[in-house]
Amino acid sequence: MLALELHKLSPEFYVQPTLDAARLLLGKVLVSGESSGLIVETEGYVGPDDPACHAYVGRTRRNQVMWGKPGHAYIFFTYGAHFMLNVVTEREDYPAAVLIRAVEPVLGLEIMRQRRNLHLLRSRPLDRNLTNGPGKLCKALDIIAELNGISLQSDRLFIAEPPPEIALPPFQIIGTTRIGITRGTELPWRYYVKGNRYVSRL
DNA sequence: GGGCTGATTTGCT
DNA sequence: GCAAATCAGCCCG
Repeated sequence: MLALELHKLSPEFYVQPTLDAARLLLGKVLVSGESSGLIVETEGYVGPDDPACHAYVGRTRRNQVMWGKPGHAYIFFTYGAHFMLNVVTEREDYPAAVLIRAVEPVLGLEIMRQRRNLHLLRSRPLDRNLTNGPGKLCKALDIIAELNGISLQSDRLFIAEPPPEIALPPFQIIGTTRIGITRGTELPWRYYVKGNRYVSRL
């Protein structure tokens, strides 16, 4: 099984500044159970002074994981319909995280199509539609509320250095403003792999 | 290919 | 009450 060959990112990786982590996570492989994908788009949400960060309003039950230890998954529900996956960064008691916005599917394509209900569409869907958005990738990879707060050293959900046979070719990183927010819109804290088909939008 | 709408949780005003 | 780190289905053309 692929998971056994992978080298998980160390707990120390997540301690570094959030925007550094956001850039370095591009090209890494996100593994959730039997499904996995290469991270191609991220956003940083950085601390209590970032108006777009959930922790801007202080600690709540919903955002408490962000204030906890780095290297854990902050998963929240929004728009009454979708889950989003973040990885907590920096030190404990400083609320910061990287939102995973898109991945390129690697393993488990068929189960991803089933979870996304794309296997029964008439016009054959492009597989780029499986995981090219934060809500879509959570659905495709079965990332659910029960995993909120889980350690990324766990075998159920983790991030690893991709082995050469699945790694992206060398890429450039594009930085832009973040998507889907109304405050902090001027901050260029979104990053994506230039030219990758699975980026949610340009 | 674009615009509108519903899904229906969480937390603030 | 309503806006939110969204998406799919529908309408229209």
